[in-house]
Amino acid sequence: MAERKTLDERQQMSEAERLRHSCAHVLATAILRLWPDAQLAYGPAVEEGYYYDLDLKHRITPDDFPKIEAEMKKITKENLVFEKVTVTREQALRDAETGRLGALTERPEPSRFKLENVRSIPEGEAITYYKSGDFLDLCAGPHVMRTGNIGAFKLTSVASAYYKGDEKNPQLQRIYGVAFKNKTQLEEWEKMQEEAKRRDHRKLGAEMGLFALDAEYVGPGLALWLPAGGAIIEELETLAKQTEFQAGYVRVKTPHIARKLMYETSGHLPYYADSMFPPMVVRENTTADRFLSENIEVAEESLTMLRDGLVKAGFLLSPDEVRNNPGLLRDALARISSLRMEGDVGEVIKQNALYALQSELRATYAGEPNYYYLKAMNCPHHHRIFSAQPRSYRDMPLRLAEYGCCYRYEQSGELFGLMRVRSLNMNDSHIYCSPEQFAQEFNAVNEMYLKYFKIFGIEKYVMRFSTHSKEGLGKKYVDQADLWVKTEDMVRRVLKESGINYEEVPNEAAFYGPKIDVQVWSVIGREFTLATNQVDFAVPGRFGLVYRDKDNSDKTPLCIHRAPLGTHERFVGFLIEHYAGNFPLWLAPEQVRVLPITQEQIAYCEEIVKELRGQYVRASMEFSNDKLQGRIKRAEEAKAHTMLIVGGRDQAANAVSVRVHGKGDLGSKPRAEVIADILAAIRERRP
RNA sequence: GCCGGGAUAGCUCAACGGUAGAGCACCUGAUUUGUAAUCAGGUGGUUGAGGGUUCAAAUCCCUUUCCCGGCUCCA
Repeated sequence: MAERKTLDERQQMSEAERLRHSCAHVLATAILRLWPDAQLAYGPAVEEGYYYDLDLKHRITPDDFPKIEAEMKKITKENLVFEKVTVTREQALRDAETGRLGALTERPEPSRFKLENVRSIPEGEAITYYKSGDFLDLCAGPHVMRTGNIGAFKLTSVASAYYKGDEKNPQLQRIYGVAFKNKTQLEEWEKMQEEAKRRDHRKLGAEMGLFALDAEYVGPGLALWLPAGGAIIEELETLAKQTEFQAGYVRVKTPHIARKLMYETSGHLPYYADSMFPPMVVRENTTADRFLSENIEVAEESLTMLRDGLVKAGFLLSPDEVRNNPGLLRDALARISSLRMEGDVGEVIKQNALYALQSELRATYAGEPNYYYLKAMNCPHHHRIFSAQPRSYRDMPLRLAEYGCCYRYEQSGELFGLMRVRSLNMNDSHIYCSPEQFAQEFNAVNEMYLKYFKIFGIEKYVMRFSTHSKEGLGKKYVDQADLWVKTEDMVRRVLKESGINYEEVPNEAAFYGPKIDVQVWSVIGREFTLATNQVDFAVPGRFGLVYRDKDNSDKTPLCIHRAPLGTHERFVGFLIEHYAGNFPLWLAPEQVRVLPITQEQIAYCEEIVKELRGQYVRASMEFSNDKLQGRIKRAEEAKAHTMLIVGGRDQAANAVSVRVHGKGDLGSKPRAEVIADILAAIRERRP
């Protein structure tokens, strides 16, 4: 549940929000006319429209929408006035008790959510109703004047939502809708929805052959990059590698798994075990394991001897004797293997004895198995790289960079195309520095973000500065109160001094320190955390990382975790929607498609392709039985960035006709000039 | 993980208790083309999986996997 809004804040609702919120009341009225016993909870305006949460025995499905919408239509036609009524607390409680609140009439059952809402209103705050026709709702408003002001609306979906957003509360039915001043705006919205569907990265990703999600064989949330998508991530990696190289980073490479000790040390296991894949249990091939697997039948048989006490010697062998001469025990067991137990009792004894023997052998020889975890983050591996060599203050700042593949066990219901996956290729780096170097390093990271945003034309973004909360210390956050405050001050200062636009969000930090998340919006309105930049004052200490300072003392470095391009998965997902699949030349999976008009030009076209590919341009020639128009249509549909069309006239003039995806025919130009321009556009990463 | 809705050819969809079909894609052939669809033919399916009801199941029922819309979560 969001923070309770003050009355003043509520009054600041925009015109559109007032309209949406009013439509929520109209929706509620319609529901009550159809199902008078509905228990209403909340009906706020949200970014796109509005919803109303309610509890109702009847399960509302989209099939009910026409019926509800028809009723809503009647209500807007009735043009009811939204009338504000101020009441006393006692009156409000009474109306909730009699079921009148959030209803059309008094009802046998109290309006239980409204009752709770009344009770949660702070003493002294005015309590108001809004009344439209018979519908009376506890509501701070504001509203439009009349229901008739709502010119157009539509119910969009029905879902469930936890009461007050708490997983432990029961789920209510939530009906979503949109509302507009007039029909034209509704139509515009519908058009936008169509456009959004068209741009959906899942749809474009399949159409363009960028990636595949093979849940059956690979697993849900584990993306396969197809060659076209692979081309994009190669470009992104090149961009990152070049940028990081120039910024003084060094590249490392680490395995995808690590032993349990790693994550016990990092603190991830206690804090984030749930979002890691369960461990692989690896039992090394010890003497006891080998023995058991080779002699399991003999061992079983031999247990009969326990009862008869015949071959105690087999168990009295010392571990060393067995280890040095496994044949001894085997022989002993073999000798008594002819003995057999009869009946149920014998079977039970045998089973117990087998278990005892196995445990004994395991405890003696095998010890604890090894647990390996798929890494959910790269930092621990990088910390171990830090400690793999002695470090001096002269080495600092040390910027270790890697495109590391991490695995996170996201909840099944959370997976979403490429945006939320279980294997992530992170544009990761850890910067180890001294407190004195921190401001400059942190600033440089932020600058790098801005540089990237410019390349991709990302204009709308917010840096969210997430800080800790005192209550979370020792639970959600490492229990080092003074370091939290100190580090957060440090970050805040850098942000203020650099003049970067940011907003502070309490109680959202990483467990080891404050972080900055970069929120962006794709053109179709989807919001993402694209990149992240975190300060870690805790984990380097847990790993005992130190560098030798000028004064010959060992100091623990600060660590900045940063991932300006986030993960390949989310970033490419974002880019697909951002560009609607129409990537700039440098990113386009298919950069150049050369189309000879007749067979006569094939040799000439092959030469052009060869020249382009020699310069690492993703170019190919396409000649088929189709007419030119058809081939152009297919090239456009495939979103090939640049088409070079070559007919007899072009070849005679050593020229090519250029057509750019979405821009149409640009005319015939000298071949050398065209190729030079293509190379320049790629090199400069022109938008 | 929770609530709800889905899953038919590579893609978009049809058949809604009675012989699984169309367009595009793909393959073959003809056509050699000047800027968003040349023509003809052909291949393609255990209807997500498993069970049940029925003379008969893509269709009805149950289980399960996955996907979608939300919620919760998100280092």
